[in-house]
Amino acid sequence: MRGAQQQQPAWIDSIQRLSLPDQLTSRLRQAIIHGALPPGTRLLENDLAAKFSVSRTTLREAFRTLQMEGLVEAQPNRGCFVTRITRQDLHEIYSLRALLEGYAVEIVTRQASDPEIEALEALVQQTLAAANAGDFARATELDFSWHQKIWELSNHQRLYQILNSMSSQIRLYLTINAKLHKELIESVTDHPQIMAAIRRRDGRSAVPLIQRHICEARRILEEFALKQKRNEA
Amino acid sequence: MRGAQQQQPAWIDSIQRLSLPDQLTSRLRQAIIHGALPPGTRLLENDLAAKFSVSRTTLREAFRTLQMEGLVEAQPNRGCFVTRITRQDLHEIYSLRALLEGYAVEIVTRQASDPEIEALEALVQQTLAAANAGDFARATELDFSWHQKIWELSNHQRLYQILNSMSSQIRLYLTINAKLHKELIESVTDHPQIMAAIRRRDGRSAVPLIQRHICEARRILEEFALKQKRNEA
DNA sequence: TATGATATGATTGTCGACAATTATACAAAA
DNA sequence: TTTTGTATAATTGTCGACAATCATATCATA
Repeated sequence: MRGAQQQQPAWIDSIQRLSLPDQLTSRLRQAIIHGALPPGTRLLENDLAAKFSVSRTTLREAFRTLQMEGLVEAQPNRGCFVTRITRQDLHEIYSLRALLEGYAVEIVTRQASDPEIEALEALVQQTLAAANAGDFARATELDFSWHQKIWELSNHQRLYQILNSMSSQIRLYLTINAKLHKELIESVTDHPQIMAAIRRRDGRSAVPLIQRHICEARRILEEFALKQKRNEA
Repeated sequence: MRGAQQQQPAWIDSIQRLSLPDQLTSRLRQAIIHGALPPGTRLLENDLAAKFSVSRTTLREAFRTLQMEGLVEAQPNRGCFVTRITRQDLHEIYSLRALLEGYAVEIVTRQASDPEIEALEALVQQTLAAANAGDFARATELDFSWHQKIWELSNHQRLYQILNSMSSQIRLYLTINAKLHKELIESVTDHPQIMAAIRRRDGRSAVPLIQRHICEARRILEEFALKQKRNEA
């Protein structure tokens, strides 16, 4: 939940040994986010432990972490399953995200350095290029990186952590319907406008812009969810 | 991170068996929050496992959860320690809390039922009574319950969960200086005013009021932290 | 004295084994 | 046919043991 990052002279970047459970957590998180383990999948401990050549103890520690991140749900004595994101979940996630990412943008417009903002700008350009080239998978990745970079630049560990884990859950929802990627990517056309406001250090404009951007994404997802529900019936 | 609460007929409330690690997590959380294991304490696995009559495996699972909640920090190959809350942490926590609890209040003014709001009111009265009686420990508990009840009434799992875990971290900070309880409790005089706005369903007033209330608490804590720092020097 | 090497003990990391629980298959009875 | 009971297999829950790592004490050397 909170990185153990002490204030140290910047030129000391301690080598980090990642524990086995932590490595495993990353691998599993990636597998889940990228759809290799789609929502609803039952995570059999024996199978997975064998696949990754670790003991079940190690695996179960990774499960605990992923559970706290909301990517995995545990049923007592029945095992773990990849979380299914519901409409209620989407509502919760997007309402919080609008609030929190708005706050992140406000901090960035005040505190980020010019080079940092240029790095953001670069990501936007790359995203647009990928989208124009029709490479939606890559565009989606870059889209997420841009948002993530904003959270990172807010220099607020908790804010970053919360937004990050919620975005993982969104990606979880996207895996089950690849079509959504294309629809969502269309809204990257909002990014340049938001960037412009950030470069002007104009929080009054940037914050509502990104909040509207997020609400638009939410609208697309909910519309899709409704359409899907009608198909079921 | 997310309760696995399916929509079911309300009269079915499934009996819940709490797993050993989950029970242990609760016990440890309480011990930490109430200062039985003060910040900085090293959590030796053998000792604790013996004290609670569980295996180290079980204990370590509880550690993982508490780590994600920010109550415990792990140092690789060196063990777990009860988190020390820094001034930076307080800054992060209170900035987010003002934002999120404001949102919670806004939801409550819109959605809570009258009886639910009366329950809130009752908590305020109890808190004031305890404070007037000089029972600051009890007053603090009730103070927290009031805030917690607001988060709960927002009917927003993620909002609740985040605010709850941040409030645990605040309590962690309070354990190391009992004097703060008394100073903080003085601001319960804000509660009735906030309650009045909530009863009027007046979000426009209630939200800024609670945000100011939270910022005031933050001011008290930071002032204390500064004073403490000066004493060190 | 200060530094570095070495041995020893304490503690965490990882594992495989067994116990407890749940799922499945199949037979018996209504 | 549906329900109920029972045996079996599959899976999760918990544990103690061993390996790897780290902390401490001791001693040799500059």
